[in-house]
Amino acid sequence: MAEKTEKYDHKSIESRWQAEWETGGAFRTTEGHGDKYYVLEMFPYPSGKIHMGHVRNYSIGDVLARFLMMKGKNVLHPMGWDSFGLPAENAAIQHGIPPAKWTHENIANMRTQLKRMGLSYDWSREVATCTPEYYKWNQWLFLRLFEKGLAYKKRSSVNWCPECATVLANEQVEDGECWRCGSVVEMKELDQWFFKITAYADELLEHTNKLPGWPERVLTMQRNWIGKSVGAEVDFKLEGSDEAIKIFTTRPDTIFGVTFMSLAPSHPFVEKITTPERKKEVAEFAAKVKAEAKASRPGADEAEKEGVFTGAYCLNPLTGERVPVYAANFVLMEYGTGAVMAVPAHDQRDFEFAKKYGLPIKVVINPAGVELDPLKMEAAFVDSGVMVNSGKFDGLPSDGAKDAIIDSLEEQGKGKRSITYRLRDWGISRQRYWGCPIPVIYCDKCGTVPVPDANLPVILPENVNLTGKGLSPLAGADDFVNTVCPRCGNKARRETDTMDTFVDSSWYFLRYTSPRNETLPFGKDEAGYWMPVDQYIGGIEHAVMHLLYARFFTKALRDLGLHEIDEPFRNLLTQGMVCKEITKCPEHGYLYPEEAAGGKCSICSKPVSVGPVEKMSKSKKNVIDPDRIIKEYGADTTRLFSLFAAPPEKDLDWNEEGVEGSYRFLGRVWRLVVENLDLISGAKAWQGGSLEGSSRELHGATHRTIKKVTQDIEERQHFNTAISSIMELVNASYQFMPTLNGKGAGSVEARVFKEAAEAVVLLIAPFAPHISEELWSRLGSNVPVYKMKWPEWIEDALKLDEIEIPVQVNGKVRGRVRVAPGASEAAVKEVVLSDAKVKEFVEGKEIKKFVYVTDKIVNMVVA
RNA sequence: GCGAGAGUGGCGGAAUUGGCAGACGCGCCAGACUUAGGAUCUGGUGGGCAACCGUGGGGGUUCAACUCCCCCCUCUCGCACCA
Repeated sequence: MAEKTEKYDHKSIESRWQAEWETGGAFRTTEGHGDKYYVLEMFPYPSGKIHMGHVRNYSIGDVLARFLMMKGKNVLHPMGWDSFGLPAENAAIQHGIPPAKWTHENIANMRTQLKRMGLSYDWSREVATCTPEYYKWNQWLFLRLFEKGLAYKKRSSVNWCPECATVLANEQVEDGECWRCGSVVEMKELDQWFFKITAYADELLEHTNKLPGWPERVLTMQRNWIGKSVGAEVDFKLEGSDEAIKIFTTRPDTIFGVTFMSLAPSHPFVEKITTPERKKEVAEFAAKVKAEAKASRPGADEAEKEGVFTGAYCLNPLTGERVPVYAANFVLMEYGTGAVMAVPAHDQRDFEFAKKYGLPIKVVINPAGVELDPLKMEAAFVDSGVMVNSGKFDGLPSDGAKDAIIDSLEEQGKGKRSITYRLRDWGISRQRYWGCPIPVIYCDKCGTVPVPDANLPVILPENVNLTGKGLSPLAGADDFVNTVCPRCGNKARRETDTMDTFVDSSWYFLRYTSPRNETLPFGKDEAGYWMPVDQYIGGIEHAVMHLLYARFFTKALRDLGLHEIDEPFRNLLTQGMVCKEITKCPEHGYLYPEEAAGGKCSICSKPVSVGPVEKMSKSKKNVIDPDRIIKEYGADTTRLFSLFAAPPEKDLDWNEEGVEGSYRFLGRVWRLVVENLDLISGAKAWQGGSLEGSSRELHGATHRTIKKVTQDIEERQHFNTAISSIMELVNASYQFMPTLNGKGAGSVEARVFKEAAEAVVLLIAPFAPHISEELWSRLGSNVPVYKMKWPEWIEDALKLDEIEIPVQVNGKVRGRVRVAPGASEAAVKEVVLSDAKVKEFVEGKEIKKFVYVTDKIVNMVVA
C-alpha cells in the first residue's frame, strides 16, 4: 500500500467501456425466447440537447434493464425519437434551417449524449417518427381506423391563434392565450379529422381498475378526464310546439322540483324560442357570454351565475307544470345536451340562480327526519334523503327513486336511461408542416378517397415554404397537393393537414418489437412475445394525454386484429421533477449557476440571493447542463447521484455537493478494489464454512446487502436506499481492512474480503456500469459484468449468534441485553431482570406487565 | 370547492408489517498522514448542563405510534360551473 494508488479516472474508463459495448453489440436483444421483460422510457422530442429530466428518466430505466439482464431475463430496452413537432418548424422560420436537417442533427447530437451516459439500449431498434419508414405505418393505421369508422371528418370548433394562423391543441392554450405568441385564442369552425376515442370510453374507464401497477393518482386523473355520468335524458315539451328540449340529468329523483330550465346561450333553441320582445336582450347576453368564454372561463364557483329569460315555457313531463326557459352562462353547450333542468332546492348553481332572479324553490327531498323550508334554506340540499312533493314517489328513499322515475319516464316515452362522458373525440388535424401527412385525397366526383395502401407512404415534401402565416404550409406545395383520384383518375387534391404528433407516440412501443418490419406496422408474433411493456417510465405531465391515447390505440389495434393485448403498460413509474434553487441578482435578475460563482453576480459583483428550490427551467436559469456534469464527474457519478438523491417518484433537489459525494463514493469503491487487487484476485472465493468475529460480521454484512439491494430494486424501486446500503457495505469493508494486515491471499480474512469486494462491484453495476466493468475486468474476469449472474444471498449468512435487544421500562430504553435468536420469553426475562442498568429502574417496584417481541424488543410496565 | 399526495436534524432523505426516530449522503467539528491540502483515512455531529424533550398542531387507541383513529393547520399537484 506504500506506492501511490492509481487514481479513479472516469474519463478513460467510461470511453473504453462505451467503445467496448458499441463494437461488441452488447445490448442487442436476442429474439423471442425465454422469460421476457420490456423496459421502456418515454422517448424524447429531439430538441437538441438532453436535460436533467432525461438523465433521471433514463438512469431509472437503465438500472432496471441492467438488473433484469443480470437476473437472467430477456430484456427489451429500446430508444427512439418523437421527432415530428412544431419546434422544428420554428427553427426553420427563425433560422432558415430545414426542419428535417434540424431534427436529424439534433437526433445525432442527442444520441451521442445518450451513449455517453452508458445506457444499455439496443440501438439496432432505434426509430424516429419523422422518417417515412415509420410514418408510413402511421398512415396505414389511419386508413385501418378510417375503414372501421374510427377515423372521421367533421366540422368543429377549434382553438385558433390569429397571430400564428394555426390551430392549437387544447394543451397548447394557456389561460386562453397562445403558448407561443401570447395572442388571445379564438374559436374557429374548421373541417377536422377525429379519432373516435369515445367508442372506447367505457373500456378505457373500466380497465383503470385492472392496472394495479399504475400510480393511483394517474388512474384518478384518467377517470376524471373520461368523466362518466350515469343518468337520464328527459324531454321537456315546449309549450305551444311539438318540439321538446332534451336535457341530461344525473338526478332524475329531483325532477318534481324543477322550477325553471337553463339553456346554454349558444343552444340552437335559444334563437328559435325566444319571444320577439326579448330577442334583443337574449342576443346581447349570448354575445357577452361568448366574449367571456374567449378570454378563458373564469374559474368555477366564484363566478357569478347569470342568465336571461327567453319568454318561452316548457312543460314538466311528470307534473305538467309550466316551467320558464332561461339562457344561463353556466350551462355548457359541449357537455350533455346543452340544456339543464333547474332544481334550485337540490343543486347549488340553480339555487344561486333562483335566489338572484327570484325564481321559486321547491323541495322534493328531505334529509332523514328533517323538513326543509325553502324560505330558510341558505344552500341547496344536494345529498340523498326522502322524497316529498313527488306524487306517487313520496316517501321513497331518493336513491332508489331514481330508477323508478326513469322507468316511469320510459313507459310514457318521455325519457330514457343515458350515459354521458366528458371525454371528447380526439381531433388530430393540425395545420402544420412538420408532421405525418393524412393519407386522404379529395376528388370532386368521388369525394373523400383514402390513399391506397400500395401508394403509402404519402411522403412529406421537403421543398416547402415555411412562413408561419396562412393556412397549412402544405396547401402551398402544389406538387404535393395536386394529384389524381385513385378511384376515377381525374384531377384531385390531397389533404394538407398533418396528424397530431400524439398519434406517432401512441403506438411506437409496438413498433419497437419489430422495428424493421416492412409489411406491417409490427409483427403479431413479436408483439405477442414482448407486449405489454412491463415497466414504463416517464414524467407525470403525460398522465392523461399520451397515456390515454396510447391505451386507446392499443385497444383499437387489438380490435383490428393486429395483436391481442388489452393494455400497453403493465407497470407505470412517474418520476418526479428535477429541481434546483434559483439564484437572483438584485440588478440582473435570474442568474445561471455559472454566473453566480462565489455568491456574486458575474456581471456586477453584487451579492446574489439564493431562492427557493424550483423545477429546473430555462426561464428561471436554474438549469444544470448534464454534459458539463458528465465531463467533470463522469456518467457513473451523474447517474448515481440522480438515483441516490431521492426515490424516483419524488422531486429531486439537485446540488453539486451531493454530486461530489457520489463521486467520492465511487473513488472509495475504486480504492477498495485497486489497493487490494493482488489480495482479492489471489484469494479463492469463500465457499462457506464456519466463521468467527469480524470475518463473520463482514460475511453477514455482504449477504444482508445483497438481499437489501435486490429487494429494493425489485420490489420497491427505491434506488436511493439500495445505494445507501452498498455504501454501508463499502464502509464495513474499509473497517475490515486493518485485519487483513499481514494476512495472505489464502487466509479466511482475504477470502471473506474478496466476497465483499466482488459483491460491491456487481451490486453497483446497474447504477454505475463503467466503473463496475473496469474493476471487474481488473479482478481477472473475462466475462463482462452485464453478462454476470446477479449475486444471490445465503440465508444462513444472515443469521446472528446473538441479538441485541433494547429493554424499555415504561416505554423508555433503559438498557440492552444480548440473547440468542428465538429465545423464549422466560429466558429473556431472566437475562433482563439480572441486568444492572435495568435493575436501577425496576428495583423495588412492581412489574405489572412484561412484553417481549421475539428478537425485537422488551417493554416492561412498572409502578 | 372536489380529488390525490406530502409535512421528520442546518440540508437531501431513512425507518418496507405498530417495536431502539434520524440509516446513507451533504454540510459542520476534531484528529491522523502530509511541504501543503479544497486529496485521503479515523472519530464526532437532533435539542438541552441535566432530569428530560423531540417526526406540522391538538386529542385518542396501545405495553409501545413518524406509522392506526378523530379534529385542525400548511404546502404541492390534478380537476374545477360536467347538469
